[in-house]
Amino acid sequence: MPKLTNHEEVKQSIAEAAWRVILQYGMEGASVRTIAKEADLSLGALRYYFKTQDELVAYSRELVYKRTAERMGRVFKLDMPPKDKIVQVLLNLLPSSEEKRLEVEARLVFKVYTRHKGEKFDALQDSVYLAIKEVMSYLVMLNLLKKDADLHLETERLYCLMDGLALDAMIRPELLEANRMKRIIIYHLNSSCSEKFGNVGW
Amino acid sequence: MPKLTNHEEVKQSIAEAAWRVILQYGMEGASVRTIAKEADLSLGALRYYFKTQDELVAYSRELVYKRTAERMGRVFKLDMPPKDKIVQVLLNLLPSSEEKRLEVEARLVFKVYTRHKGEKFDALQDSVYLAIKEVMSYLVMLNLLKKDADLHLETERLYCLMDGLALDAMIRPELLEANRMKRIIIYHLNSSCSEKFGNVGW
DNA sequence: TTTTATTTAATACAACTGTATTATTTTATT
DNA sequence: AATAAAATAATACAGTTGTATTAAATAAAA
Repeated sequence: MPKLTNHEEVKQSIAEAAWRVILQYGMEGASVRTIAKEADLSLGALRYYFKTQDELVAYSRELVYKRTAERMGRVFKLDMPPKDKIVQVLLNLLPSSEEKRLEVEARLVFKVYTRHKGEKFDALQDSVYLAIKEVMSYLVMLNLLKKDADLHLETERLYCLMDGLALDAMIRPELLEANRMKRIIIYHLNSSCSEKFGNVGW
Repeated sequence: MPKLTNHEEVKQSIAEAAWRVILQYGMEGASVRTIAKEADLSLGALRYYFKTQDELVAYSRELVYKRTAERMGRVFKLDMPPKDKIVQVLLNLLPSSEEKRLEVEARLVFKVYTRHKGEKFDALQDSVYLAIKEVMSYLVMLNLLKKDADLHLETERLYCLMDGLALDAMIRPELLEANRMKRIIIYHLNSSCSEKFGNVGW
């Protein structure tokens, strides 16, 4: 009898509006009214989908991680040469296209937000960390890693490097555009591996 | 005739109080009242030193960069073996001691804040970037870099790695404590250089 | 001690915040 | 067309925000 709207769909579009607001004004500018306006909804309508602001922020945060995990799953499933795939996985963790920018930057802001909320960050539940671990396992499997490489240190190093790349891409997008990020990633892989990655196609 | 207080000193202590508030509650919790309370000052007193909140935040941000630059200057001047000094410079860019934590984390939060303010980040005026460039020049001078190393890519990579290390140390301090950070740094230097850094003393 | 510029405290105000309540509109079913 | 559940809009309220204004307190110099 009622009007019909897919709740999950509306909630996601609200969450995406929240990302945009957060990226433009920071957490301090992410009021429910601003988000409602960005989502083209009235305050009451927004409140119908999210009882409290905390609930909205929590959902918005979860959605980023979920989207990242989905993206990783998709890229891992692609049918391409191993080395190309590895580069693709890593590039997909960065704002290497305008479409990815929102997702990657929101992920970073929420990560910092964790600190201020006093929550502890569980890397083992972080889709980025899991993806990096998969990449490293893949390198081991393919016997690409240098013989004297320390798997654990390489994993931590790559994880941190990816975070740093994402952060710097966010702060100075003009300097760290797609090609530059790709070059750094390939350079890094080459320094860790015994085989050259070269300028893998895509 | 008046009461005497060193203006700059008071302003710095207010700025430091702002850091603490920002790290605990995020930018969204950094109200002038909260900062005044943290600084043990009345609202009027705080306003006497900073006419507006923007002014306070700007000063607080500048102070972080100034402190970092001073710290870098100090470490570079230390009299120690070249390799040890390089490790020390890098470690000083990370929360490798409780005393540095506040400064490093505030620096990171302000860096992200730059994005939300829509300001453009000038790496050439970033004391961290300058320090990294100095480190790299030093490595070249000492002829420590591997022959096939790309100086520019190595610089960007190290810069991003340091940011990523700082970020992760902030989010999961239990995993990235001093020793771990040092091991990663040395591991990275070893992978870029033809001579081993080993476990340099400090 | 008196004076006087500096420093601090107290209070006020309008704008914005999150949340709650209520009324209205919408639309698939009967 | 009538109905009723779902969705939206409008308004209200108390608390917090940044800023401004005013009065009070402080302490070095006269």
